[in-house]
Amino acid sequence: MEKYYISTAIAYASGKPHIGNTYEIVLADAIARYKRRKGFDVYFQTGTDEHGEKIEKKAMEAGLTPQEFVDKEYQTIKDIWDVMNTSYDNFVRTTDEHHKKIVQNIFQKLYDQGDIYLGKYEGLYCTPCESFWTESQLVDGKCPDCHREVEHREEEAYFFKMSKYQQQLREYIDSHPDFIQPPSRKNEMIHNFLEPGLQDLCVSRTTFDWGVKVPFNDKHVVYVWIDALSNYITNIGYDVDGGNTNFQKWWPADLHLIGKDIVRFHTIYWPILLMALGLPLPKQIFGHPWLLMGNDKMSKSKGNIMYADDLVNLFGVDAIRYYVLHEIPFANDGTITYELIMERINTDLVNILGNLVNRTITMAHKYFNGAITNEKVVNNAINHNYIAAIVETSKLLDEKMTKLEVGASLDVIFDLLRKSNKYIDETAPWVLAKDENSRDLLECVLYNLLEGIRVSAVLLSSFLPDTSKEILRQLNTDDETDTFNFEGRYQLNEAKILFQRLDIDAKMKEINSNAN
RNA sequence: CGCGGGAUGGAGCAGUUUGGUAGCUCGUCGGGCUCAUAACCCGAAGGUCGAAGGUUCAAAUCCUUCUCCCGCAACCA
Repeated sequence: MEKYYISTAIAYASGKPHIGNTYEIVLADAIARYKRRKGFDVYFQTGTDEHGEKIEKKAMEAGLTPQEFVDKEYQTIKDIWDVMNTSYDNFVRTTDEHHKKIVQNIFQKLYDQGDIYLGKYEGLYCTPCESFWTESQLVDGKCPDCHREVEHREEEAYFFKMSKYQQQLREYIDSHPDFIQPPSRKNEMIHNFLEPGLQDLCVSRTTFDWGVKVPFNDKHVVYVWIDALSNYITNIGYDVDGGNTNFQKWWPADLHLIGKDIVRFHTIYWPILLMALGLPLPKQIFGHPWLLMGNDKMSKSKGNIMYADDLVNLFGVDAIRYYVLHEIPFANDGTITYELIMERINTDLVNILGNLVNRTITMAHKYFNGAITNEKVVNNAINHNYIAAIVETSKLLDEKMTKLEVGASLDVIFDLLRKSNKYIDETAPWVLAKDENSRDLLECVLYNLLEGIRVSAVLLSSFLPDTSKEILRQLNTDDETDTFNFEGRYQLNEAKILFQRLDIDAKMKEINSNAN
């Protein structure tokens, strides 16, 4: 069986992730479930990044040790991932002893082979803000945060020799056009970093303590790059001796799914680190766009944050999964508001999907007591075209999913649902039911419809797992093939409403009163 | 002149590679149907395809200039 290793970035354990942060795990989950359905042996990894100065500080403010703090934050993040019904195989933490040990081994190896050296980190430092700034970040030559004077400061630090591998990386990117997605991100990396030439990367810090100690110099803590990025290999059995058979099986990863803000770290630093370790590079890195609240980036200071668990309480998990998976285009940022969520629920999930399932099952009960076979096949153009549309859908879906166009994949399924509604109108089963001579055609139409719905439900299982299961339960079938089954028969369960229509004005009032 | 992406009916997008009746979803209006969650189906209105100029028999699509928006600009998870 062909393997498929997909990862999300590990979430920084410094606070509760909002819906924009949560989008990534849902996207990864949809891809992972899809690959499983297609018969791949899937390994889906996510986790938390739990080291660093910010966490050390926040823990202190909360009166906790850093470990106590991240134990809490880890749980918060994991809970959100679970609320979203995501099917990760492994949730990793950078505070895990095994991970820390391998990070030290990696650091040691890179040092021993001369890729890491001790140097000085020089920069412009703002003492009150405790931050280094680059020349270009300054505003009128002053700290962009507090507008006070900055001073030149230097600090001992270990550096990684990026320049040594940049040619090799450039050649890899040029010869693997799909390595970085979407292509606009690739251009940014080449023009902004690779063409001007890479600077060496600072890979240790002495200004804080909460992290993996440099094995041969405990004044230093391994900085985020080597610590966090290496989670992709430390948790599947890598070690500097080459790693175990599990590692040999899964590496290289097939897809690293990340936010567009950390593309640089994953497409430049991470590949170079892997080259230095003599390891193959991941096959693909996709920097997904963001979810904007209206037109603004979500942030605490703007007070426009939506959390996944609140949204799930309001609308249900599959409605939220549907919204984020459908509304985010491939390369541009998406938008989320309560009104838009409810519009989407009413038009797509209630009207097109829910109503179709409901009306079809209801008719099957009314006219045949829920027992439908395909023994009375009637050949005509309408039936032929509808069956052809059902057969074609999974192929169209595959084309979109191969290109990681998840939103468009959902459109493919909903096109079939729309065609199904249209098919009902064209065949008018309620008219056929009035004429005893049309009984064969009526049963054939209903059978075709049930197959259209069943195939849709099977295809939806990657995106809306609960809804998919509920539809198959109502159909009372365990047939999970994704094409038209000419041999099937149905003994249906009772129809049950899948998605309740929302009164947008009333719901908005409810949301606003809860907020106050 | 830092690099790149984008601007298409009220909203969100496709179409631009390989010039040739401008398409989809939502919304609006009208009609049909009654199995269904006032759902479903059909039809209509609405766009000088950011601006100006150029190439061409023909440009949303190719070229030039300009305007506006967004991302990236190195140690920010």
